[in-house]
Amino acid sequence: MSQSKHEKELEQERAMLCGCEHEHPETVREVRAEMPDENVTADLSDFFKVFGDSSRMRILFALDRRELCVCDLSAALGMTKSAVSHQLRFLRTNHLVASRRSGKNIFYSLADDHVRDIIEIAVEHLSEED
Amino acid sequence: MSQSKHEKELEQERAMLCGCEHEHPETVREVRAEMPDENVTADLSDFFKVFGDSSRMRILFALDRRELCVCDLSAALGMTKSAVSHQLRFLRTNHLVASRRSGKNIFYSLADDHVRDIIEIAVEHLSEED
DNA sequence: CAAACAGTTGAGCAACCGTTCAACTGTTTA
DNA sequence: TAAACAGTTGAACGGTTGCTCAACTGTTTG
Repeated sequence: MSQSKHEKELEQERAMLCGCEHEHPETVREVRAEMPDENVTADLSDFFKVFGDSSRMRILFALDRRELCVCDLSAALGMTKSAVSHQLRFLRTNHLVASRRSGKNIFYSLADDHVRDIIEIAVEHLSEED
Repeated sequence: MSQSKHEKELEQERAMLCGCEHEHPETVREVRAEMPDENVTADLSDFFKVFGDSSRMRILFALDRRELCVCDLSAALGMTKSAVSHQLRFLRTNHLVASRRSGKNIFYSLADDHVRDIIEIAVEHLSEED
């Protein structure tokens, strides 16, 4: 019974959004059924959001070969320490960089090889579309 | 001469951003030298920006197995046709989807296998961090 | 302990972004 | 040709985001 109620809601929602109740209803139903959970797609897009900023991207490239302290990062990238620190927090939260204190300095490094893999594929994709 | 001028600018810029002239100047110089061109990092982050929105991510998942018209997409995802259309334009511009008109409908499909590769790695990454 | 330095943090601001809304193009059908 | 439908587009609004600034924590050094 909650089943049929759900079906009814789907119908209503479908009708609400476009006049396509008569179009390809089975297709719509199938796509809905196969779609991953909304949490999954949200987590995925949140993950990619991290790469979707050129400052963060440049930080990741800078950390690709060696660990760097915030100070050197900011000097190398031409950003203030504050701006770098904000972005590093973002990257840390998303488990993309790791930090280590050494005296007054805090050194950051890449935490994950997936970063390199993902960027590699992106480079490949971009090199094909020119 | 323009060489030494450039060096001088670097010194100044470094000093401007943090008090680290005395810290690891060679490291900073090396990182600067190895950094990819600013255009490259900008293109990369622009590319990832496309994946950094849950609506676009859901559209990509919906298109993973079959082509769909805008109407069915909007019904399946619970978005207005207008919102879907705006996002499809974004995806089209970035060469991630292709479109084909058939009568009144315009069918969209994934344009590139890199999409699947990238999402796969992201899923892997996320499944490791729990 | 005080001064200096490395880094973090929160508030605030400006730019950006995704959605809605309404008007539009283009195709089909009567 | 007029009506109906699929899809696109641009303006506008509201939320998000990245940076700046200033105040803060924590470490080292004199």
